Amino acid sequence: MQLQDFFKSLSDDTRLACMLLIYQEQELCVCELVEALRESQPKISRHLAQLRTQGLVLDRKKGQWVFYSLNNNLPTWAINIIQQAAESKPTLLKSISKNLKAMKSRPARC
Amino acid sequence: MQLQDFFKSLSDDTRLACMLLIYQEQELCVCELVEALRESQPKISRHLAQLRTQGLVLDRKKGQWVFYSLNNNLPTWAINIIQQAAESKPTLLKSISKNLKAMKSRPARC
DNA sequence: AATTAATATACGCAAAAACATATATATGAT
DNA sequence: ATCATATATATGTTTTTGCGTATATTAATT
Repeated sequence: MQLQDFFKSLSDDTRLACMLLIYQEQELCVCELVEALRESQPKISRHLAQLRTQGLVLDRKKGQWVFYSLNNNLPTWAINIIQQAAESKPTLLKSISKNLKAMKSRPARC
Repeated sequence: MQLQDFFKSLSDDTRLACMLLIYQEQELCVCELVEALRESQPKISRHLAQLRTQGLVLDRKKGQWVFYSLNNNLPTWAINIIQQAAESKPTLLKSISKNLKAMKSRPARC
């Protein structure tokens, strides 16, 4: 993975928030991210597809849901950067976590 | 500074290389970066102006030269990310450092 | 004063990115 | 079979980004 592509992936509001929340929650489906970020479903899907194409996240289908998680093959420097990003944005993370927790009928993990 | 803007600043080849080399060398003038990166002067100037506007670098005039250095007021997370980036790109850094060292008549620091 | 060197910026254009909306696909429930 | 839900993608458009070239500015030199 090219470093500048990694940075480009994180340079968009929506993708950055997705990454940080997935990093914190381990695994999230599209509708959970839609709810947490208060963005349209196609928008979230599009950005997740981009993150997947770039190798930042993995997807797993379960029934009608698709769960996204961090790609566990990311190099250490990438994980460290995501970690730093998460630490630098406690307020944003709290805010979207709150939306997530307020969501009812979240799909069960496997 | 917004995190996503920070990432956007680093998402371009030229700006990323400038940042990494400035980080390594403490302070560089435009013509040194032009030489090290083998890019046109307006291109380097434009990207440096952007980095300055975003608060990532500071500039200092000395005679006909303008020296750029890391903004020492950057938050810790930003420094850490730059550090990680530098560590993940040893080959790139070596290559452009080599060009820099091969440059003759580099301007004296203050 | 004219010239050279270093740097910055303006302009027009091309490529890339992001968006909203509409639609397709697939699964599960009735 | 029909319907509802979750997700993905296509399309057309607007916005943003980056570039080359030309030009402006400032400082040093002759």
